[in-house]
Formats: sequence, C-alpha cells, structure tokens
Amino acid sequence: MLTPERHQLILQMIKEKPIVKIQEIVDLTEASESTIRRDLTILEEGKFLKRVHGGAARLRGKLQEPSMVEKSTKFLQEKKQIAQYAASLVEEGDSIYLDAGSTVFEMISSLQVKDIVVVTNGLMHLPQLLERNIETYVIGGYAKPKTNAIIGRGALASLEQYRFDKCFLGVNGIHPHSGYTTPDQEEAMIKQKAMTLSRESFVLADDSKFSEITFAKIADLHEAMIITNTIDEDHKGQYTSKTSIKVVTP
Amino acid sequence: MLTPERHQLILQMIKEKPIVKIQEIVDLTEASESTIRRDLTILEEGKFLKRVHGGAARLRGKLQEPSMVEKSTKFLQEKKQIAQYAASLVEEGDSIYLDAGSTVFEMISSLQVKDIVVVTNGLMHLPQLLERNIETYVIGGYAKPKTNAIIGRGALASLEQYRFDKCFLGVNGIHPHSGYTTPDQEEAMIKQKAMTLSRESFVLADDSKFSEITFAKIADLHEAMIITNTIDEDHKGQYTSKTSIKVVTP
DNA sequence: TGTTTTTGAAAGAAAATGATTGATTTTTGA
DNA sequence: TCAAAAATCAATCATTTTCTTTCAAAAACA
Repeated sequence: MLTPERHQLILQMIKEKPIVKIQEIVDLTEASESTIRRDLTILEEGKFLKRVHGGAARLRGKLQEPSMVEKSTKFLQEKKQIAQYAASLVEEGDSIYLDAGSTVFEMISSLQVKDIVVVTNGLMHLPQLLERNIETYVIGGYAKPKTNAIIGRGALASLEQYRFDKCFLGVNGIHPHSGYTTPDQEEAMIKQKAMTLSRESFVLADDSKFSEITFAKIADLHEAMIITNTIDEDHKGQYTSKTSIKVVTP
Repeated sequence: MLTPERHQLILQMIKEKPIVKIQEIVDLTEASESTIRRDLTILEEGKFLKRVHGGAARLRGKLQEPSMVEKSTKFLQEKKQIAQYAASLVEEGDSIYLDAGSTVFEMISSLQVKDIVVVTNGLMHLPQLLERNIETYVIGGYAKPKTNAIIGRGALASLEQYRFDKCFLGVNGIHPHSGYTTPDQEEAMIKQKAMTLSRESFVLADDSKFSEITFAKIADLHEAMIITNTIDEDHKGQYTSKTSIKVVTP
C-alpha cells in the first residue's frame, strides 16, 4: 500500500473516531508498527492530527479536510470560536457583507444557512464561498496583493450598489477613545462604507486587538457590536459602556 | 500503443482511483516500467497528476473538472503556445483586459512586461496575477461558480469604468456567419462590453472552436483578431477573408 | 539512407519498510 | 505512595522497494 493511501486511511479513521490506537491502524493497514509511527509523525508535523500516547487524536476544530491556507497562527482556535458564533448570527434570507481577513474567512465554513446572499471584498474567501454554493457577489476595484482585498475608489462605488442586513468586519485596533482602527486608509474606507450600508454591524476581534490603535479610523465603538473570545476583566468596563460585546467562551 | 493513448489511459485510471500504483499501470498498458515513469513525469509537468513514491496521485482541487481530464498534454501544449504569443503582444504601459477562461489564464505566466495594468473578471487568474506583482483590478458582480467568472449587471457597470489598449478573450465558437459565440448570455455581454472598451481585441482559440456555433453571440469576426495554432487549409479562406488570423506554429 | 524519437534494460542512488534495541511512559498492585 | 510490570516509544540498521540516470536497441520520421 502506498504511503499517501495509508495517510488517507488514517485521516479517515480519525475523522470517525476522535482517538485511534496504533494497533487499530496496524490491523487495518497491515503495515508494521514502525511504519505507522512514522506516518503519525509526518501527519502530526502537517498539523493533521495530534499524537498521543498509544495512538493519535483528532485536532480540535479541524474536522474538515486540510487546506493549506490555515495552520499558520496560534490564534486559529480562537478565531474559529469567534467566527463560529458570528456565523450563527446569520439568518435565512439575509444579505451579508464579509470583509477580507482571516477571522471573517473562518466564518464561511461555519455558515449553516444556505439561502443567503454574500457580498465580499475578500479574494481569499471566494473559492470557499463558491464551493459551498453560496450566492456570492464580489465588489470591483484594485486587488491589493498583501491582503488579497479589493479596495480603492472603484470598490467604494461598487459597494454602494448593495444593502446588507448584517456586515462582519475585521479590525486591527479597538480603543475606547479611538474606536475601530486599521492600518490602511483605503481598507478603512471600505469597512466604513459597508457599515453605513448595513442594518447591523459586527466586528470580529480576538483579544489582542483591544486597547490597540492603528492608523486609520473606521468608526466609533458604539457603531458596531464586538464579537470576541475573552476580555480582560480590568478593562472590560471601558468597552462595555460604549458598545455591546459578545464574549464567546471556549 | 501510442504515447497519447497511454496518457489518456493513465488519466482515466486516476479519475477512477485517487491513487494508482506504477505496477497497475504497467499491467494495464503493457509498457515497461521505464516508459510509465516517463509518462508520469510528463503528466506531472502538465499538472494532470502528482507523482508519489510508488505511483501517482490525483491532484487536489482540480479533480472532477471534466474539461480538465479530457485535455491531453497536446491540448495543453497548444493552449500554451497560443497564450504565449498573445502575451508577447502586451507592451510596456498597456492596460489590458483578461477574460476568464483557461487559455487566457495561461497568458499570465508568459507575461514578460511588468509595467501594465490588468483588469479581469476571472477569479482563477487572481492568485497568479497577484503573485507576479501585476497591478490588478477586478470587476465587481456576481461570481458564477461553474466558470469562476464575474458576470451580471453589476459587472457590466463595473467594467464601464475602464478603458483598455488590448483585450484578450476566450470564446466557444467561431463561425463565418455567426461570428464569435459562447454558451452563456451574460458572459457574452461582458466580452462584448470589453471589446467596445478596448482599442484592439484578440480572441484566443484552439482549432476545435472553428466552425462551431453556441448560444450567445459576442461579435462579428472582423471585430477581433484571432490567435490560434493550426487551421484547416480547406476552411482557412472562410475566416481570413473576414478577420486577421495569427496562426501560431509549433 | 541517415536522423530523431521512443523504448526497455540495467546499475547505482534514494526512499520506505520492518524488526530490534533500549529508553520512556503508563499501568498495576501492594 | 512506591516500585515492578507492561505498554509504548524513538532510534537504529538491514532489507526491500522504488527512483533516477544512462545507454543501446527499436521504432518512427524525413
């Protein structure tokens, strides 16, 4: 049996059971224990599973097939939690705006409702959206290589064509006085515009964004609801007095 | 057995099983192991499969694309030739429109000039364009899952914002009387509009497109220059009298 | 005919495998 | 709780399988 075949088989097993014993894999694959151990080492390096004493365990959150996009940050877990909650807010029939950015990206795989319309400026999001057969509109404009986002004058005009029930934005800074900020002026304008076109606005942010200020202001705190995972009790009051915060607990 | 025959057979096998062993191919084709290894090397270069130790594996992502599997190496070769010539037409400082579609896609990797502006409705093209640091604008509108193209009313309006030195289009049919045609009415409108916004228009087509007619008309033959690889001498006159054709010779 | 391309065979290199060893971790049982 | 027993582990090595390279014969081509 070929190595990648075995790997597939192992991943299959771990998709069905959260933990599999080495011996179980040995029995099924008819390969030696050494070989299976080597396989597990490789699969662990590729972030496909976690080795545990006696076997291998499923990675939290990664029940789906492994795309190469992710597996970068240690915040992924947190991002997923935040994204999952945000996705649960989307209701049947909604038209929503999805901002570019990795946290918002994680929302897509969690979207349960099907009868929605999505507008986005995030080029990274498109393959996933199309694969899931979600009705998707892209705004036109300059494709910024660094963030894979559509921005610029054309993007603003293009965005103007739509109206949203909800918009979901990523930001880089959240601050009681300075509000929501992001490093790029052009991206800030897009986010701003999206908010004005939307009945409700949501900002997705892990707690590293709190008390940060970056260059371009998007809006004041009260203009959106923040979705985050944990928030320092000491500073919580500074924010809760100005906006509603949903804290997603692990 | 002829080389392309063997290649087809191998692609067929890999369409049915995600992984095939070399020995299995040897048994079926009755060619030597050396030959099969050579075949696999070629097919891997053509991005049709991935070699793995002991055999070959199906590529992730572009698997069940019927059009993809049908394509023989020769076919891809032809597209590359056409695309390469088309790319050589792009001059420093040009603003160009790149239509969605696989032949036009092949142009991107052949683009030598750097100081150009590209506008496209092809979502597939974006990763490649951005990676090559080409200034890229995307038109806004509905993202059509099947072709990964942006189309629709919004796309037309978005396109209207730009002017081009040259536009490069794919079509499905070329016919002396019916002109250029494509199966999707909406896509036809986009192509049409792109032509009107461009000083020069080029249609990229392998010879399977000649004498074909599909649903939606884009334009008459004389409105664009055809770039193709070979053309049947018998019918050549029908086309050359109505348009200029560049025949790219192997 | 001579020339190029394709093919198959063979040799050495590289990779994958399975068994073994001794170390490490977990479990057992007092 | 502790130490012995059992299970699991990483590291190593010999063996097997697969790969690449090379070369000459066969086939296709002009």
